[in-house]
Amino acid sequence: MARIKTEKNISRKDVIVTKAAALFREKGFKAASMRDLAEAVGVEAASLYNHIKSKTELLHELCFSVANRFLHKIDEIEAEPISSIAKVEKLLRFHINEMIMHYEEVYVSDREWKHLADPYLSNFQNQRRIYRKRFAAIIEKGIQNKEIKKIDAPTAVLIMLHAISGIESWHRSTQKISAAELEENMITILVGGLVNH
Amino acid sequence: MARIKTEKNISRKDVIVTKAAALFREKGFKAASMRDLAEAVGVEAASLYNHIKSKTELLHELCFSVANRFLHKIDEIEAEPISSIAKVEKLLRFHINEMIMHYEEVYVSDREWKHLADPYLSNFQNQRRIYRKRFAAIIEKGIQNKEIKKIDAPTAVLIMLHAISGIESWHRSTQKISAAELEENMITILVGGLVNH
DNA sequence: TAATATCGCTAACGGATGTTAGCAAAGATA
DNA sequence: TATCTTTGCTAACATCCGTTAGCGATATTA
Repeated sequence: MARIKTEKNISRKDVIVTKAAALFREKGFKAASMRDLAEAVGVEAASLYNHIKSKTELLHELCFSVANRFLHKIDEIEAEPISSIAKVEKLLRFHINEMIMHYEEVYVSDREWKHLADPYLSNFQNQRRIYRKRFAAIIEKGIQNKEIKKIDAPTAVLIMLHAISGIESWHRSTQKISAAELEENMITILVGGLVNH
Repeated sequence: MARIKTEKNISRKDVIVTKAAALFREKGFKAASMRDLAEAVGVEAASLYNHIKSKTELLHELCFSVANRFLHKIDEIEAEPISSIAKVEKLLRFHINEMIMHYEEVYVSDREWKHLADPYLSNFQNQRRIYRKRFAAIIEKGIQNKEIKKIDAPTAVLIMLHAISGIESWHRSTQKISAAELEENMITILVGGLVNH
């Protein structure tokens, strides 16, 4: 009988969620089957249900844990006594690092949230909308300060967030530049596109 | 008996492909069923097979028609006697307009190509890789000319392409700025992030 | 109008899917 | 060791999926 291996402070459920992130990233939520997931975990499909309620629950966990991390970060950054452009840069660096280090979860949260079911779906969409508005507000402030070019702030947010999701391609590419170089390049281009010269 | 309505020069297959693009965009390729598609077309699922060979064929058509449009455009732009930064701008404007006007096809091609089956899959990935390299080469040339900042060209390409895919959010947003404004904002930020001041 | 090709329908297929029931093995606790 | 809880297994379910066969209806052509 093959047991799910756990280490200290990592529940069997956590193991499943982590493997699910990798699988959902690779195949997409719909195309990834519970039998696929079971195989990745090293167990039969039915056994998964001793630890989780449903396939969608896995998606909930992934989407909301990622969303919460970003919400906490923007809370923190908004409160700091620094320039708007510095706030934007800090937020971007956080996004970049999250995408570099927790790539699978972040990617899944970004691409597969459509498959959430209500009420989680509306909830997630709301959080997302609010987050983007707060991000846009920081940029708007920077425009008023003349730190940032006169641009449409929501469009800028949209560009920043989607640009960062391109790190997915970096992960899959064979000849990667280092993570640090990637971060600096992205900041150079994105912040460089915003600042008022 | 409900027939698929066609207009002049539009085959029934074209009608199906177009509806498929909308459906695949909305639900994702895997989650969109042939019965969904049939309903959107106004016909029974089995009837679709009088016009198409398979569900995947729909994806082929969408992915490759989009890819071909971009390849033709980059052919054209490479040959023009203009500065590197002007080439980048032209290419970006093309991407932006494609995403604005043929949003559903472009989006599907971008997000759902993973579900292609070999040999189409490898083929598509190759075309994509080559396209990005050609795009990167234009940027690289601009860096040598000192028109463009010293950045990692592949990373810049990645940012540009993904940033543009953010237009999807613009499409779904309720209070949109105009398409023309969107284009100018994106060019301002993205080209502004590249040019060497 | 008669002959032919096109198109849409119903019915059904084989297979994959998420999930449940019920039992057995293993670990934890006493 | 005896008891209880946790975990995994096999088997099976209902449902959905893409797709095919075969027939009748409709449009096209002569």
